[in-house]
Amino acid sequence: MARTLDIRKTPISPQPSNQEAVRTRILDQAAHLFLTNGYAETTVRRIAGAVGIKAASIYHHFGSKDEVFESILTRGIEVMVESFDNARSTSKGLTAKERLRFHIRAHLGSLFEHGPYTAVHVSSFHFAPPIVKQQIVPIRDGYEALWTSLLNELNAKDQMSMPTSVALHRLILFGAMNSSIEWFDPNGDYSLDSLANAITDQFWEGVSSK
Amino acid sequence: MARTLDIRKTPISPQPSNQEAVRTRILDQAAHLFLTNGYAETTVRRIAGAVGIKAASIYHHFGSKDEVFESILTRGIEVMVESFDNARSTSKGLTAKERLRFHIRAHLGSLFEHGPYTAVHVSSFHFAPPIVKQQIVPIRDGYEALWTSLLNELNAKDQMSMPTSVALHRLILFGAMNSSIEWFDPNGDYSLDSLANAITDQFWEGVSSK
DNA sequence: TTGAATACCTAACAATCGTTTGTTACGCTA
DNA sequence: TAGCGTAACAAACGATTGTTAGGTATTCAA
Repeated sequence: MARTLDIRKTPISPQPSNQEAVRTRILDQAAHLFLTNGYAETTVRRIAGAVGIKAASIYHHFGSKDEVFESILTRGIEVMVESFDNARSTSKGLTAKERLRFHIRAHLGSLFEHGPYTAVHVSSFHFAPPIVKQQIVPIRDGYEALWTSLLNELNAKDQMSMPTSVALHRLILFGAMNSSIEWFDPNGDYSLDSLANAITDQFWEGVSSK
Repeated sequence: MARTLDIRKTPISPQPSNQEAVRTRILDQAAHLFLTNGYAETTVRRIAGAVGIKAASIYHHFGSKDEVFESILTRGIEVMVESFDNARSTSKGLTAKERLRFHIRAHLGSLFEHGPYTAVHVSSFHFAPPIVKQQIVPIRDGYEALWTSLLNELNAKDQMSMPTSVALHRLILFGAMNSSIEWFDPNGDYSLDSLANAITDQFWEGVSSK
């Protein structure tokens, strides 16, 4: 029996269109501009110019400039979560310090090796429009919870001794990692691996000679 | 004969005016707005409104919005340098770790206890107009040199063992300290002292239990 | 009492912003 | 072939931006 009279509409047009492709190009170019110039200084016209279309055409794919920005911030978190999950799988069974090193390396990787989305998130979230921030915070909390859980796990095994609280040390660690976007050059003197090692060693054993 | 035809102008009016006071009020209010809204979103009209004057009157005291911003960034560095110098005097003769703790506490103090100038510098320098950045960088380098010198001194006494380079560990430490402006609340659960202690202990001995 | 300097004002400037409107091609489907 | 959705466009919208020009009180020295 033919199902042509099914309640549902036709099973979606084949749609080999480039809709998703254009959307991605807009996000890529916008992210690059947001990263180098900040939110307010990046205009819709400049984003469109980088893509090769006119400003009005942006509004065919996104509802507003804020929606473009919010998509980028959200994608930035997704990249971090994917990196984190990958590190968790890869470091299974290793020592506590090695597991930490893997996760630190993964976080740095999401800042420098998987597009500008995470870097935009880290550099531009603070001054994002309140409406956008409000939307992002719950998602961001999810990523921070992953780290809190990891640090608690390492702490519970008595391999760490955090004098005050895990939450405080997570914030300090995040500051150490994220601030690298202000100075680190992936093509410079240090490799990402060596930076991850430096942060890990410093976080784990400190800098004192004893 | 009257001297009205003298080449030079009159020797400057006595000027018991409140010029300096108004300038300071403008800088204070502008710094507060820059800190909460960022550079681009802080308009000259809003600064003037916070001071209680009109936008055009700002230009009687400053040449441009950039000049206001640059003054604030520069003052932010001055506050840090003064704090640093004070810590150096106060911690003379103490152990290496204690000296470090004093300087970390001083840096945090300049972020939270001596007006918004340093906090504006830390949060808004990255996306400052290139012309402003260019002017500020040399001054900022001076403050960083103080820290490099301090860490080298502590390192030379063999009380620290920095696996890679002092420069790298200074950047990591700066990241840990400066990122506190994104979450630390001086009136919250932690005191500035306890935060300084946490960063110092973590930087010195790490979090491992061994 | 004059005259200049100070510190503010109103009003306007050109430029640019995010966004909306109305329209044109184009390709798919009926 | 007729009709429709897609993706782009030019042009304009009102609002806001940093900044300037010109005027007006107030103050204070000569």
